[in-house]
Amino acid sequence: MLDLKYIRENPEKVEEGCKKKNVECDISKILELDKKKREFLQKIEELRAEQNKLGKGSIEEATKLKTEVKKLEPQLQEVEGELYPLLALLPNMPQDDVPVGDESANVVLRQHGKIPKFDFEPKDHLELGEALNIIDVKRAVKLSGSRFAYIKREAALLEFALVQFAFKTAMKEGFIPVVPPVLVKKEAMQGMGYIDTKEDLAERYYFEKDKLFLVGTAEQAIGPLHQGEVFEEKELASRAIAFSTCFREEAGSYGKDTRGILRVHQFDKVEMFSFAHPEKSKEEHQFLVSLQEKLWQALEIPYQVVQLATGDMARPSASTIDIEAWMPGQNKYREVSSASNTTDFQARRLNIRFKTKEGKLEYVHMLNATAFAIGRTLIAIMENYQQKDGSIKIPKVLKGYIGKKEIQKQ
RNA sequence: GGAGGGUUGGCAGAAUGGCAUUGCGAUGGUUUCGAAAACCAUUGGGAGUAAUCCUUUGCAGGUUCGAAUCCUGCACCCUCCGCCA
Repeated sequence: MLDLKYIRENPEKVEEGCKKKNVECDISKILELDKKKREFLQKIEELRAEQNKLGKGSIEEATKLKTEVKKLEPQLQEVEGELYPLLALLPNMPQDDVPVGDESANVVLRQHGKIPKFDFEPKDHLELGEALNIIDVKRAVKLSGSRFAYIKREAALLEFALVQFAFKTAMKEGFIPVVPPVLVKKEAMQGMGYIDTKEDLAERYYFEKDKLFLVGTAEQAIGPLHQGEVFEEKELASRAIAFSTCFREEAGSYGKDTRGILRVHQFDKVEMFSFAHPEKSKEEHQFLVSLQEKLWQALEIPYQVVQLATGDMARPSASTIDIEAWMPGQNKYREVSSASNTTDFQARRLNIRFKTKEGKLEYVHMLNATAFAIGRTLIAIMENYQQKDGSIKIPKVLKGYIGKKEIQKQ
């Protein structure tokens, strides 16, 4: 959520920000409702002040004031009822250095690693995985339907190797290891800004009976961790590394990336999260990206770092940087990680603040960054490390966790 | 799933229809060579340059001139029973 005061004082900037993010908004309507709201509030507060001054003696006078307040209150509520849904739809403002435009305006910041040359036709992960019997989509369909998969044998071992390696790397930097709940209440989802539109809701799994959502990423379970709390300034940045299964409806993606495990309803992910000082959140963002790069460099897989354009970012984000790994099976870079700075957008709704040296309360900045999205990382490993005979070498850094150098046909 | 008890500031804990009492802790100050102790002040949130005003007893409603207190719904916590990896 944006700060109403900021909207009031910078309406053109907010309008411009919405335009950049390709979100429709009616700022003048919001300002009008805000003005009305403050008028009603002021009147009501004046009446209450009078009422508070009256003692036990003038019950008759108090009754009069009370009836007036009772008349105004529903009007205030009505205005607020109109205002807040509009406010919730406003996206976070993109930072100034974010390129403007849709996906095509994304900027490749840098590339790392050499694209591998094969002296044979490289296969894609599904072909490799089925031949080696480590990915089984067909049987998963019988069990659960489309967009599910069994991850088996060495692929399953690789998953836990990746999890451990990511945790180890982040913990060296002081991240707190966490396994969060994956079912969360509506309030938490709302606080993170992920169920404000119909499209948002269509993307979430929801249990009507229990009024609980399945998380689409650990971010949604870690952000609300400190809901309503106040950090000491010296506690920032507070960082966590979390493992969770992620659930996505993938509504509206029919026919897109249907092959294999690139886009599935359920996958596991290791996620980094920071509660940062507002003055240092840009630095923190870069720090998180540097850790992501460290992880991909350790896997020795070529990748590029992409600054997303304004129109390609999620609503809560002020700046998003993706890591795209080279996928020989598709002969292109594909998104494997994402790092976003949501500034105070989520913190305002979740009421997560810190106390400054002067004793003032300010909202923290919240950032999230993928360590490993396991499914897509498996794809990248399989496709980049494939051999002519269909076997797959295991990245050096993971060998110790698995006790093998390669995956061969059973 | 069943039965009962509970939720007041960072913590403890009073107030049972009329300005939310007090203690501990914390922070700042006085004192001190320095510290402890002692003493003074501050210590829920919001708006405002400020005086000041509003708000706050888990959340949302209701009754009332007035609700922490009475009523309704919800959430959460505890105890016991049942079930259970």
